[in-house]
Amino acid sequence: MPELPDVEGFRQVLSEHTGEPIRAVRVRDPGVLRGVGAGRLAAALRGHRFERPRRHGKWLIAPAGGPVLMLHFGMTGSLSWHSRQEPWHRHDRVVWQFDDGELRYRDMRKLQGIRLADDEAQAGRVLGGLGPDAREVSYACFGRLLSGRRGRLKPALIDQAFLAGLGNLLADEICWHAGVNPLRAAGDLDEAERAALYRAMRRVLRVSIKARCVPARDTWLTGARDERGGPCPRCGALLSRRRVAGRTTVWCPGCQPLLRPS
DNA sequence: AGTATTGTTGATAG
DNA sequence: GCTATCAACAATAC
Repeated sequence: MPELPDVEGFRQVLSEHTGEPIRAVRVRDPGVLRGVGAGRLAAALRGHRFERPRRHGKWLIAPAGGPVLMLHFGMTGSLSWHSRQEPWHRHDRVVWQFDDGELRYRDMRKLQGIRLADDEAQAGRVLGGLGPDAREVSYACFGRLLSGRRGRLKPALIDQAFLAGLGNLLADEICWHAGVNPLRAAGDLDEAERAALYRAMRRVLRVSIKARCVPARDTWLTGARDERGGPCPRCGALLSRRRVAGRTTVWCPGCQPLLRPS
């Protein structure tokens, strides 16, 4: 699941429980801890309170009165609030318990995980290699980034060091909305195409954040991409699919013509 | 059995 | 130095 919109939803869940003292940290599967043990994680957070959490790309960053909790949700992670009576799910890996309930980090595959930075400076170092957040980047910056990129558009959009927050679904959805082929050379796009991409990115992100995920609407590519041999929701043409940057990439050959192959 | 999966990283090649 | 591809990680679903 988690791309930028999903993580933004997890940030909202956490933000509803700031200011409450953390009574206990239960590590049910230390396999999701990165660079910190269960003991140190619990000791550093117990008695502390989460402050206003923020997000950069797909990272959720939660300062807790000194130490900074950093969560990445990989491909299947989530963060949700539960009553203490509700039985744990088998994939609940770490649980933060409060007086009136608990936050649960759930993750089936354990492709990413949880870090603990000692302070903001250390947290900043973890995020140091990321590009600007896709929700925050200005059009001027976005345009400069694309102009200076040598490879194809699709790999650029999902490269977190280039732009942080977009994943496979979002990148395809944005290209489809913009009418730009994901195989185009990023640096060859003209001003109108860059503008269309930026506007599509803003719109797709706004709607997806409201839905808390990239919605599988029948008027969006995401609602059609899983059906192999399915039609483009806009023009009815047979959707194309190909592996690009290691990920299945779907586009409409009619709406997103490949004029200048790269 | 074989394929696929919304993420990231490291090795390798061009 | 930059970029592309692939395998690996782990746990499912079809």
